[in-house]
Amino acid sequence: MDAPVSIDAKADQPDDELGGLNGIVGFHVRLAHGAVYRNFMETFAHLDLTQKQVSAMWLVADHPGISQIALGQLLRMDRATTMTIVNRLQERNYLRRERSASDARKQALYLTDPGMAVLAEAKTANAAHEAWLRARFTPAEVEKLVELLTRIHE
Amino acid sequence: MDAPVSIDAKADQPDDELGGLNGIVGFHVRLAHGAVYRNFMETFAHLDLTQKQVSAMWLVADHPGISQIALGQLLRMDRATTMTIVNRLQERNYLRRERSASDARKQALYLTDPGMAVLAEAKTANAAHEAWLRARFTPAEVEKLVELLTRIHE
DNA sequence: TATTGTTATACTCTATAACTATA
DNA sequence: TATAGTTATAGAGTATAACAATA
Repeated sequence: MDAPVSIDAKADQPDDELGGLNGIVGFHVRLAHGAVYRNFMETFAHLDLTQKQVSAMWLVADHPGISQIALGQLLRMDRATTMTIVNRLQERNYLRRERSASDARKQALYLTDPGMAVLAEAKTANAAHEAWLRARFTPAEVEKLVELLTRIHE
Repeated sequence: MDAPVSIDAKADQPDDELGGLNGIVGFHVRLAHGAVYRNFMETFAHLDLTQKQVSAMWLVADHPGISQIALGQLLRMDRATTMTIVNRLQERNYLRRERSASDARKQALYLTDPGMAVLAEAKTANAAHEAWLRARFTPAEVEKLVELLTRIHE
């Protein structure tokens, strides 16, 4: 799985080699995201689902009839980006659009039965992914990490 | 700048609306990364540089003659991905390739003079970006955050 | 006028596969 | 055989701009 980096022992602690970049918080956020992304993709390969797709289905399940614009706001996506996510899920019949009765400008989003079944599988896969991620932290550290990350994105 | 999320006060604290997703560490990593990404892009718009491009130039400057494979390993990219980054920088004359004298399979990478000049500007822009990011933390919190993130990506 | 959705378009990142050159 | 680079190809996320329908 892991690519061999080099021959000497320093390879396992490349901090020294990163130089000034190592002091940049944003750099570590990006590397951590990349690591999480890769493990997610491995864990979800059998379902062929991305983080965004799972997050979107999860939220639609929790908020049946949510509009595209509201879904996008929760996941910090603009309208066009939200379209691509929803389109892909609709093409696979995991999600359907309905015109909102109260406001005809809006699309009300609902999971289909296959969508709900896949989401259940996705939640199981996500538990394994989360376990991989949390394995390196104590519960208190997890809480602290989430609190710090929330300050960045909220 | 900020998109209005909704009318009521809950909009500023969407944690409640995220439901079960809010307890997922990986979800917060992704949202934080997105927020960092967007601020980076705003801050670097005048230079037309991405995080990956800046990181690559920074590392080449710190390691003149580094091979593509080694650069990719430091930034956690495979060979093909590294190619696209290096190609783009080379097309803009920020970076040049040379065959390694010691191992003809390898390309030795060097910044050009324009590349060094742009990197200096990029470091200035990055200082502003980092200030934006660090503004919400104490120095001790920054240290803790970096330590926790490092455990994810190392 | 403002909001929501849609379409078209474009760019970056990421990765796999197959190929060449070199060790 | 293994490593480094290259090329072709593809999918996903992100965003801007312009447009239509509705409020």
